[in-house]
Amino acid sequence: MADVAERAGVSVSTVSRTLRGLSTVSDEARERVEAAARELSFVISRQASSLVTGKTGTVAVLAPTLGSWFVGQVLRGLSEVLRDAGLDLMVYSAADLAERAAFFDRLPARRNADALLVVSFDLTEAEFARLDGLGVPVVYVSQHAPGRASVYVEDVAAARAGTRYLRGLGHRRIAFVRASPDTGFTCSSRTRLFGYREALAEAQLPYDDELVVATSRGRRNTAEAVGRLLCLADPPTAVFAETDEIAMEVLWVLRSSGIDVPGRISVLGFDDHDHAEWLDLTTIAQPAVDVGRAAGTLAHTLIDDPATDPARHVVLPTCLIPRGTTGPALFQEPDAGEA
Amino acid sequence: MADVAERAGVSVSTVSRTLRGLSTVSDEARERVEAAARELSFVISRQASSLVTGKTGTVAVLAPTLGSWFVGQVLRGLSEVLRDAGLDLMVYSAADLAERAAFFDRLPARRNADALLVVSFDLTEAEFARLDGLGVPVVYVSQHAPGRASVYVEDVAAARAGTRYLRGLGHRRIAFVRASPDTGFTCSSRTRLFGYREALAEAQLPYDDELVVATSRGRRNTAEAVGRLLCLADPPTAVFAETDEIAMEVLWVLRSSGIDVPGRISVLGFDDHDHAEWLDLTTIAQPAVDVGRAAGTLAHTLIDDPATDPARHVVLPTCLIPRGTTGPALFQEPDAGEA
DNA sequence: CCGGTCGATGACAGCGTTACCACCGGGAGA
DNA sequence: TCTCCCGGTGGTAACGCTGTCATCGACCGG
Repeated sequence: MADVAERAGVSVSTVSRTLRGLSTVSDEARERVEAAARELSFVISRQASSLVTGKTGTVAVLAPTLGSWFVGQVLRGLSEVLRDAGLDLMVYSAADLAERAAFFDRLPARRNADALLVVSFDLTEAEFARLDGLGVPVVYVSQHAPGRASVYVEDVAAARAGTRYLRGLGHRRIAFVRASPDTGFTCSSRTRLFGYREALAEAQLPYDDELVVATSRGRRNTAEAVGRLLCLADPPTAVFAETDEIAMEVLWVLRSSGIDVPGRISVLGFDDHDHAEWLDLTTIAQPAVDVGRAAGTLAHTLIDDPATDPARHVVLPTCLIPRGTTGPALFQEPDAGEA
Repeated sequence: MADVAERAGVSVSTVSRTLRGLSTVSDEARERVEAAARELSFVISRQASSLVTGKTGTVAVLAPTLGSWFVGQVLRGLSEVLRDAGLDLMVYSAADLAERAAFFDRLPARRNADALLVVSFDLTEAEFARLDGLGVPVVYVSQHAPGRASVYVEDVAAARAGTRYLRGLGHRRIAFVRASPDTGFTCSSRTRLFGYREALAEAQLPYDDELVVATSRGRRNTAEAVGRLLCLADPPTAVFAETDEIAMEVLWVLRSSGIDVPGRISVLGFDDHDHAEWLDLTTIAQPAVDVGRAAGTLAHTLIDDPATDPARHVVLPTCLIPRGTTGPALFQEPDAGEA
């Protein structure tokens, strides 16, 4: 910076002021500084700035994995608004319990970010407490964290609506396929499962443990899960999957084993993944990119304006998109074959 | 840090040494320092460390978008190895030319990362020159950058092999659908298109401009692109898509307009996206997560060991996976209808 | 013509850490 | 016994920037 100052014939103070866009710099000095900075391709060191300002200019995000569609979309929205706000985006992932424990133990974001976004984690009270003591705003994304800043869709209501929709098509045996809990990606499992149960109760249908199965990424796991459903004494006529990615895998397993969808089994997803339309998958759409945008905006607000309500909530809408993988339930006498 | 030192009854030097894991600290002092640090939940400030060490402990990655499958997989592999190396991951994206220009103009990663990974950009000489002067190692991911560190698959050879495979099925009119150049995601477009042309030449088939169309994300664009192909006087009997995501969209457009795949048109993708198997899409698999891992490892090596060959290349294998969307070309008299 | 105000600028301390050097005691070798 | 060396430790000057304060003309109204 001293080099730039010398080249521009001003003091380092003026260089600093210019580069930060403060107004009290004459046009002439500003131009000379900018020219000098360009010639020397000088960029301010965030490290040094943050040392004195206490701001890092960085937002950290913790996600269960970086490969999933949902996280990708959230990151897209996030990076968009953060770039506009001049903030950098740092990502952490915790794909299993060990990594998750390591993150919360070390809390690497501690002094290295101005805010932390936690995406889709079903946190324990201890973990919440740990983050409460972090010293920077934490925004909970895709989950409702009572008393804390969060951005989410009404998972419970949406799942209730989805289940009602299936019920309305005449289905009485509705299975729920959730992501395996060991992924840490269990927040939406819990809420959506809850909505599913609510809708069952509402329709006076019994909740049957056997109809709720878990799967993790990979054909084998999903085939196993679907297999468990198919060999029940009273198998489901509809499957509600926690995410479209799971739904698509279920769809594939069903069809590749010759089961007609929606003729024999209806499949309902959640997300409105880009590919859902191609597969004609009925699903509950959620605006994933907007979730990212809203989370970024909220984080930015919390950083810049400490007077902001630290428990601000942003709720985004969902909507069911009926497509071709759901249809009326077969009329079927209990204990009688189909047809 | 002074607080920790006082509490542990040692000097800040000893605290610093302990927390960095240097060996010249007695066990007794080490324990006292660690206890004090824990009680005060003290974490070293990266900002301050980096100010003096010159290392930021951060690796930056620039990608065209964060939402695509390929980038997601690369980030997954990347974050895995970087976490093990104790490095943080900062992401930048440049979805259009304006953002791209802004990135190269400002070069925000300049002093704020120990290395930069550039994923799938087809850079101009000026942009290469700009990055060469960055002062930190740059790793080019998913592209072959001569004389510079890169991690990639043999796109040209793979595309040649894919085209040959289609040729071997009897196809003579083979279209190529590429990503729209305005996305900046054009590196693989160029190389794969090149391989496609090579294979055509090899088979003594003419290269026909009309058979090469571009699309960007979204049904409408792909429908347009496919439409252009279908209304040619001599339409293609096979389509080679630059990526599986494009291939799946093409597949969907074709099938939803009643065109039999592979009966009338074969479709070949590139990537082996998770969903390719479900759609029974023939594709050229590339190990995207491994690409990320290799890039992370290479970056780590370049940072830690300046003696490393700065032009080190890592080449990963691809392999064609024949599935159900490709089949023999229809025997078809020129200018005669099908049947 | 003068005091007051204001825009523009420079000097300088200090942010939290590490690298470097100095120091000190004790054991090994001469 | 006297060196020498070495593990262990403390003091302190940077690192590159920003916030604060002081300074200095220029301009304004009285």
